[in-house]
Amino acid sequence: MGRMAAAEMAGTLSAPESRARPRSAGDEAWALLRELLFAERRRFFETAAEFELHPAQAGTLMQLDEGPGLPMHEIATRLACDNSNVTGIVDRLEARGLVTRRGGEQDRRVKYVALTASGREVREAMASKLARVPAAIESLSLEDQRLLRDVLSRAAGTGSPA
Amino acid sequence: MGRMAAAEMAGTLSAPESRARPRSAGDEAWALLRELLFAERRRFFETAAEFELHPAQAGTLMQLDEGPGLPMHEIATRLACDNSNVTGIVDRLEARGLVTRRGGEQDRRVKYVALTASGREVREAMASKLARVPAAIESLSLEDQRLLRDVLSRAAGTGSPA
DNA sequence: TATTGTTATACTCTATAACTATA
DNA sequence: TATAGTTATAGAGTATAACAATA
Repeated sequence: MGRMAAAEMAGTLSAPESRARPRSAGDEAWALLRELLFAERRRFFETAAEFELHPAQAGTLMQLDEGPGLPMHEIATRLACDNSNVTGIVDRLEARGLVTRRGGEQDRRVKYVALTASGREVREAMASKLARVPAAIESLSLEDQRLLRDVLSRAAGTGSPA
Repeated sequence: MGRMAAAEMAGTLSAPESRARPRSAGDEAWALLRELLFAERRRFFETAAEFELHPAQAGTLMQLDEGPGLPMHEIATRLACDNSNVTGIVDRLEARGLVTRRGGEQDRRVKYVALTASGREVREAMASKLARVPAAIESLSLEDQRLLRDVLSRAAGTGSPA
């Protein structure tokens, strides 16, 4: 597998001893959520690797929707990295024929990055894989799915999800 | 912030258009889960950055529990990367005085990586930050927390979480 | 023969700083 | 002056391949 690695996985690993302690319902719920989280991260990186894309490249591609494209600095903002990184990432995507740079018409400092036909294909193939709800959730009864959604809605509403 | 970046964030970003479609309860639940996931990833990388650790270094440190230490190849397995990467990661942790290498006594090919006193301090400080249940979940009623735990338990049991 | 860890190599990502062009 | 993007530089992670030591 091309690009699965320590840095990507690290954030999803729980500390060994945290598995042994007695827990509240919230703790247990969170531990279970982290398992889902782990599986999902893994799925993203494996999917990116299937298309021979570095995670940063795959993430960029996923941000590029139909339309006139995204300014370089907008990509940098969404990926939470410096403008200068985007230059390199887009360079490599462009070299593979997946995206194009197009100069802005109004503000000529801006360059818009847009998908090529080939890029659109790759993006859609990735998206359709990633859009799938994990089997663990899909296999729940409809009632449980609703329950889960409602509880999480309340969590998102009251707490600070960000 | 030292090390928050495209590759790390990419896997947690949802595709733009996926937000607009009509959804089943399972889809909505999954979308909400991804928000929590996003926040948690962010927390991990920010915490690592606070201690001036690269995510891979922080992840390694978190795997090192008390005791005789972990063989290099065991770390590689847990981090899902090649042995040769661990050499470099441990080199840098060792240079900062956070871990030590110790030759195996039985099998002399193996080297055991263990925390120093300093490494233990850093690890505990990180662990105590990361162990906290996200505010979004903690703010739920006890009943909701139990509900969440129970539904997720069923999900983990029936579906394939990995 | 197989495994453990290292070294060598090449590529990607990342941040910072300096630069150009534009606003 | 400020912003968008590039280039230059340095450092870290990553995979592959080749290697020495050990099993």
